[in-house]
Amino acid sequence: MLLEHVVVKGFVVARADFVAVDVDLNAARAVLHAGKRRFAHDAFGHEPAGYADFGVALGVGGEAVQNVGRVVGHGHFGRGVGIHAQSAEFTQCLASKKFLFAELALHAAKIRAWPRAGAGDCGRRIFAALKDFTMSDRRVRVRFAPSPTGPLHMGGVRTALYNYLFAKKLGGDFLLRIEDTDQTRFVPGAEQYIVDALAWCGISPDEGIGVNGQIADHGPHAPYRQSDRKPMYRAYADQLLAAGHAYYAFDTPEELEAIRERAKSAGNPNWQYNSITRTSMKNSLTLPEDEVARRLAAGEAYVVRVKMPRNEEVKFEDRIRGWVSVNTLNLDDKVLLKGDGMPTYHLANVVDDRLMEITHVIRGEEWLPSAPLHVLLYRFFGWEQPEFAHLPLLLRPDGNGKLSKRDGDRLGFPVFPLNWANAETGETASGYRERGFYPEGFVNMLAFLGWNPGTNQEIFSLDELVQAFSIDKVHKAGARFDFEKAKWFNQQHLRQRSPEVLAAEYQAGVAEAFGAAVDSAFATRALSLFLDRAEFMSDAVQAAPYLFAKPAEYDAAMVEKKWTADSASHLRSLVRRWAATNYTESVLEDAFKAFLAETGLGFGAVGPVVRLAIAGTTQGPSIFGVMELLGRAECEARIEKAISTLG
RNA sequence: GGCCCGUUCGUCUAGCGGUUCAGGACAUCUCCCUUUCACGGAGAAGAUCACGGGUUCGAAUCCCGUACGGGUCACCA
Repeated sequence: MLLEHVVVKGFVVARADFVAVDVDLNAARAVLHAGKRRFAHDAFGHEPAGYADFGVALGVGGEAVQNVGRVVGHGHFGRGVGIHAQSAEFTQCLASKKFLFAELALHAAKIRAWPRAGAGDCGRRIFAALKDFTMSDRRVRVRFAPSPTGPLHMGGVRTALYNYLFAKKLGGDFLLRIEDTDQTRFVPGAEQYIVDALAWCGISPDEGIGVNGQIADHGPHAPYRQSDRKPMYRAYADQLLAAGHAYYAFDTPEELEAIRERAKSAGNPNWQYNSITRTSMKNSLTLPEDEVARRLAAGEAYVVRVKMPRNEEVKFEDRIRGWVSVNTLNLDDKVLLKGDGMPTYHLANVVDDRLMEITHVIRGEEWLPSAPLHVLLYRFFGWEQPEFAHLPLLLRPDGNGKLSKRDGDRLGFPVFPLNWANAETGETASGYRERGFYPEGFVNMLAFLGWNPGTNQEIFSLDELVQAFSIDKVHKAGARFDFEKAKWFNQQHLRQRSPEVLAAEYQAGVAEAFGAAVDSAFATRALSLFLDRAEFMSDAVQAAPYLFAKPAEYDAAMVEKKWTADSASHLRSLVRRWAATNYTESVLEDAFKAFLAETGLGFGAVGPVVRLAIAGTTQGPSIFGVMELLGRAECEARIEKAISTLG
């Protein structure tokens, strides 16, 4: 996959013993100036080996290659990649084992391919591609790990969707894990809601909770609910404790709050339990050993905190954002194990991802600030870290900020996939499903909030999304949601449905809305009239209550405008004329036109009157089509009623 | 406030150093079709690529700074 990808992109295949890529811009410039612009790459070696026609020089010697021995393989491999890098990214990548592995894999294929190595970004893409390759012998496993604190909102669904698409695209597994380590925030029904919402969307977990839409553990790593995994975490906290990467802290929540309060009034709005302040707190770092032992033995409450290194740069490569770097000076000694023996998200998430063999952590951007802590935890445990991808946020259409659960229906559109009845307030937050959205439309719309296939195609089924999806095409910036476009997506999916399915949906809709039973032939005919003006099936149903009952009233404004003293006689003439014909759309219309021709009346003088009589309104599809649907007897009765009502 | 992330038409976005004084979609407007309303078709308008420097023969694209926006700073996730 990698090789194909690389070649397709117009990358150059080399067969030199060494591939030397030099990001020295002066060298690149020389090539460019020599007029080799067609594939002008600023990749360069010191002994051009016949590829200069393509503006790429590959060498078997020189400084760049010496770098190979020094930086990459220490000469062990005989072949390697030399990158004379100006950017820290390159060196960083080179230093990683993953990269070496990738290079060896490429050797095995006897092909080495390089894109133009521009400074920075391009290099990042090479390595992203290489990583896919190195990971290829390992099954991709991703997870969606919501906390059951209420209904899942659309941002959460999108995160689940991207995880799912990523996994399915690469033939991997998608797991659903419930992160309920905060027992105080437990909301009844939330877990069921999450499972139902994903099931409705067609995002089916391969493992974990919610497989086949069932709330049950399913898979080799059960249980998948963190509260059920509680006993497992202790040992990992102990491991960190033993290694000196964590410590016991006995400060009570009240004491901590008091300190924060004091700090705030002293002008420090953000007191942190960190490498500096921990020295004056009550913990196993400051207290004498015997006292710590005594407190523990006495069953005194404590938490386990991570011992954050003092001044260290933590770097990791985010699949969407590139290299992210944070100094531990800015990180605090986060609680790992809480007073109730439950792990915090940070510990649980890292341990579970490891245990469940998660290869890629794809989650919302709100987790970016704590990602360095997670990276550090992997390091402390001595585990290989998964790849990270932090998704851009979904922004509210009004004002600023991320779309949140609290936004409810305030914004004029649903923020939840399904209706949610709040047990406490008794209020119901509306969902896309109940609003009339198809899961296909909803999912399609969600997929395009922050991602784009790079083509002009916008309408995708879930399976097509899987095929087209690439995490590298996920946009970096937050996406403001637009309900108008969401409706358009649904409309497109509405039109893609088969006539049979639509007819069945129409029948169901009519039964629900009007208590009327219609056969599928009627439904098909009605749909041919009303589907064009619908974004949702409910539009098609609601557009024509008059198909199921005589108009209760007539549009007053239009009556005023169109109904004249002659209207009744015109209608009677038409009824007589139609009495002799078949009651089908085209015949009715032809007869109507003949009537106009004979009387010299304009369409505008009689047409609206017919509409009024039949439908009570002057808007809608061909009135003759509606009449055909209604049938002769019904239409004649309606016309009579209109005449007697309106005169 | 500290730290981190981001910034292309009103909105979602394409764009990965040169065929782009920036392409598509939604929304808006106009015309055609339809003597209704839609659908459909054609077209218009809409972005000095946040701003300022720099690198380069050449920058929306690379680098730096500024501004603005967002996220995050709990024994929440």
